[in-house]
Amino acid sequence: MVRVGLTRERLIRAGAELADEVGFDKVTVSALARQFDVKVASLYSHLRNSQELKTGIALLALEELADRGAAALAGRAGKDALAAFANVYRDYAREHPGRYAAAQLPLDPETAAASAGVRHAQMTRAILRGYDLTEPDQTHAVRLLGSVFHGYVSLEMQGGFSHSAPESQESWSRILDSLDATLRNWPAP
Amino acid sequence: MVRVGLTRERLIRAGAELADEVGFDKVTVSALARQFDVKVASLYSHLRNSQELKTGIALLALEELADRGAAALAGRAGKDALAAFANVYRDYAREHPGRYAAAQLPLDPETAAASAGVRHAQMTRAILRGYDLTEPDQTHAVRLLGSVFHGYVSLEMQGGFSHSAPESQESWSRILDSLDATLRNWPAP
DNA sequence: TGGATTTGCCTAAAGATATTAGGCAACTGC
DNA sequence: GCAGTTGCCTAATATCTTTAGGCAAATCCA
Repeated sequence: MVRVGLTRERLIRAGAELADEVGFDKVTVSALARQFDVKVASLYSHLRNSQELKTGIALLALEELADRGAAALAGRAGKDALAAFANVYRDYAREHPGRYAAAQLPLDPETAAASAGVRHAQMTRAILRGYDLTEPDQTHAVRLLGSVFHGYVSLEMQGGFSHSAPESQESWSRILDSLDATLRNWPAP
Repeated sequence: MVRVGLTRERLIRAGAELADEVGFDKVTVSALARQFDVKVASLYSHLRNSQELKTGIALLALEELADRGAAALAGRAGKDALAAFANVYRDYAREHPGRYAAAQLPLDPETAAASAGVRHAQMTRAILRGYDLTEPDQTHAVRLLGSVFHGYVSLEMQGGFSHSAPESQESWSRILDSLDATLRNWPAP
């Protein structure tokens, strides 16, 4: 009986890779056990249940996304920052579709509050420092940006914009242009 | 052995109701069989497999959403139409969270092309007739609106905007204002 | 170094879901 | 009222989740 060296950490990391390969919904405890050539029950020493695996992958994805976002924002401001940050989301979703899907997993409030989701909100606010918005408009704008980024990326991932002209990349650029214009010229109530 | 009168139609309708009650992801063939007090295998005369059930609920939701959208657009134009249409999405998601979740189910291309999703795109284009956009900007704008509506509603459904000021309703109104302004003043490339 | 303890993976088992095959009873049509 | 069709059933298999309890390998420590 050779010990493989299972770890909560390794399992979640392998789960994330599996998600990118076969889709987040196909990530199961059984599939993961197969990857490690180990019996299913063995994973339950490291994971409370399958929910913990899924949540773990979601939290990992949120961290990675936040790290990339922070790197993209460094040294940038204004529209430059806006576009760089937006591209982080889009690129991450394309590179890691399974992880991105995992990041959409609804988390219970405590888990969410302790997650990197908080950093996402802070970074979005940081971008808005390049524009002239004060509360509560800044919050409205945070919500707008979050909606557009998430909405566009998820529609694009589902193939919503493929096979029809113009290219999705073109729309993406023009939408970022329009968001920049909107933020520079945020309408009064 | 009393016959309950199962039908593909009835099953999908019951599945949609079940989705709104317990969540789309909890809608299973087994759960549905329980609802009708019938053995699981009996459903397989009416449904090819569980995928068909889920797809059926998705298509039903898309139809209902398109019908509501059409009703909302009748007799309206410009910002009025924009807001009415947007509210259809948001209200539908709140009234029928399970169905709304179902409407996000990725469909294979042929199914999607035959679905009410096509009407959604047409209606969005109809709204844009109230603004001065020509191709390809109109397509970019269609994609922007789709992203914002879907993005906002799904973030709101996941509780993203609750428990933090200002109220989500306020952000929603201001975002619709900003979209209207953006469309009236769409920036050149 | 060797024994005690902890820890990791295993076997076994039960419960839930999805799906298929084949059977009998209840409707339908005439 | 009979023949044929249809609808729901029993039975069986496969997969996934989860728990309980066991043995062996790693680790600790004298």
